[in-house]
Amino acid sequence: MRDVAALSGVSLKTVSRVINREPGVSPELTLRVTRAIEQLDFRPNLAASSLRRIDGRTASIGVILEDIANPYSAAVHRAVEDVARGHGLIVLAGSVDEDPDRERRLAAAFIARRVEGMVVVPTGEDQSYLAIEQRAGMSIVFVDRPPMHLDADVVVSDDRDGAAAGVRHLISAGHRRIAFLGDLTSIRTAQERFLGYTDALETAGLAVSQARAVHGLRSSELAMVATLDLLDETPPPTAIFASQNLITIGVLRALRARQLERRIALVGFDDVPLADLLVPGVTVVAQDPARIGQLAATTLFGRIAGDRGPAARHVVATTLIPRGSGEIAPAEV
Amino acid sequence: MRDVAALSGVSLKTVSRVINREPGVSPELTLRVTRAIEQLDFRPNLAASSLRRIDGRTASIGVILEDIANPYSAAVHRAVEDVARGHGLIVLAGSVDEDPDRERRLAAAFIARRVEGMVVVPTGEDQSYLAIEQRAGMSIVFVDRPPMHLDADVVVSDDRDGAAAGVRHLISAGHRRIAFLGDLTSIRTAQERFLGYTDALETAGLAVSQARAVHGLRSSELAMVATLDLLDETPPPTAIFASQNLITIGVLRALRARQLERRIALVGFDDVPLADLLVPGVTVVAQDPARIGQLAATTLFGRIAGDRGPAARHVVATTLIPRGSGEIAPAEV
DNA sequence: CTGAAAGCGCTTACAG
DNA sequence: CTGAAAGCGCTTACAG
Repeated sequence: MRDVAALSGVSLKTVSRVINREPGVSPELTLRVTRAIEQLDFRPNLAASSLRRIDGRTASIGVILEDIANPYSAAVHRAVEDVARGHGLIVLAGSVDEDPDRERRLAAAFIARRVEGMVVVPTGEDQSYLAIEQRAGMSIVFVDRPPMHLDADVVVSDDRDGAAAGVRHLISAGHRRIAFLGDLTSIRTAQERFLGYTDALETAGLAVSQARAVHGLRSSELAMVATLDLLDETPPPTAIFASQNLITIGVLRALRARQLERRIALVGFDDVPLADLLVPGVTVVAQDPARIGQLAATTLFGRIAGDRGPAARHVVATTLIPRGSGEIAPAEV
Repeated sequence: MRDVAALSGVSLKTVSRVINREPGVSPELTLRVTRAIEQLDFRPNLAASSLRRIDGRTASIGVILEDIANPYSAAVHRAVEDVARGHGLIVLAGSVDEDPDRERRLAAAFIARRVEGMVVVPTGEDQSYLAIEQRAGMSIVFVDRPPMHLDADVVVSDDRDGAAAGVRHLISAGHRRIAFLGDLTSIRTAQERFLGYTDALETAGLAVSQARAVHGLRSSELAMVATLDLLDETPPPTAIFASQNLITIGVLRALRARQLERRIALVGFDDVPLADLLVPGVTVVAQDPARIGQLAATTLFGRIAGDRGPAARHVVATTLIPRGSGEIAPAEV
């Protein structure tokens, strides 16, 4: 900037005014400065600018996701990006892979860069470490799972009700032996969806589930193996509720391997790509990650803009999409 | 930092030494400083640090993608993130949506933040605007498509050869009327894949394709409509080569709508989720986006570390995966 | 082993 | 409409 000032024969302050489009610079000086900027290939340094600025704005936010490559995270990320772009901010993002340490390290990296806010899918059992930043004025919105030991905005799916609706759908098709396949019980959404499953069973008077629940299925491979085991039991379940994306895919592979995809009913939580093209189509309780991300970002920017209301909990509705697999009647035993 | 120095009764320089783990601070002072940091919830400001540092390191890189939410981009992004994390850097990312303006704006935003390097999927017809930064020492690696009017490292798939292999596969199954469905011809990969298609036809002596090529299909909906049109021609193609992800999905929907998925052969370029679970399975020429991202990031960090060799072009091989749809013999006319 | 002074590239708070 | 001085939070290049 000094070089630009020297070349155009004005003060630093005038260059600064031109760059920031502050009013009240004569057309002539503006032109001289603009030319010097061109000529010198001058690139403003945002770090220096925000360091000195009274509001310290860095025009960036951080997004902490489970895995930026999985479709749910990616859709949330994209929705956040779109809102951020509308506000002129850029997005830093990282994957945590269900490792609380990485959650903290990512948060620290973002904080060291003075992001104006964060969107976080929490992994650890304790987000109180963020209280300091929150008090210091950083806005944080949680997504998918509520924070623990911290009061903050959160945007979640109606996991429990959505899962209950999916299981009720199977019950109303006549099923009694409905297996549950779930992720680690340490994950809040997995807990909620399991509660929805038991809710539906109890309401239907099926208090004691006749089929097993299997937890801790971290991958579609594990889900496939667990499904094959379930199918070997006597009697096997007549229906399966898969409480997550990857698990649904594992179940599909297992059913296909046994050629049971037209005999055993399946409802999955969270939509699966090309689910409508499979035969039968896969019935799911679909989440709306784009809406979730958009709502989280909007809430975040509201906070950044100064909204000081009490922390809100936004619940985004899920939608049951019947496509065939969930409408299969119980096979005769 | 000033407060920490005051509270622990040492100079700024000593605090700086402790934070950066420079050797030669007495254990006693180290302890006092560490305690003061805890007590004051001190958070180092990386922007201030890199502003003053002689090397100006910001410990961040930028990634410019077509759309962070699409599976190809997301896989590249994730692979880059993993390499970056190994080096202790964080990643800024953004989507361009095939809009050259947004490519430039994103690049400018990253440059203003002084990223140490960028991984770019170029959209515009001219990347010479980055020459200035390159000369100023910023490392840039291109992915998926080579840069135009700029000399830089690039990591691409073997689009032309891969597409040719896919089309040869159809020819060897007996097909003569093979339609081509492609994206905008302004996209380099779309051009290359079309060249691969014509290569394969010519080599087989099918110089004049008996079936049409349709370009400019930006979405799976457009691809579906184009496929329905093709199927209405007399005679219709007996096989389809879909040169991209979303196009393949559109073709699948069209074939399903006409119940022709077992009669018309299909090979897609780039893999499709759950392709193995469809009936018939979808034969594809699979790319390896994780490998591409990893190679791009490794190349980038090599440059950042000081590698001054000539710009390299890395070609990542594609793999033909026969799953059923590509092995259908031509239907009797 | 420790610290005082200068300065990175900007904006602020003035003054004219 | 324009500019000189101070300072954001750090590290550098010294000196002791």
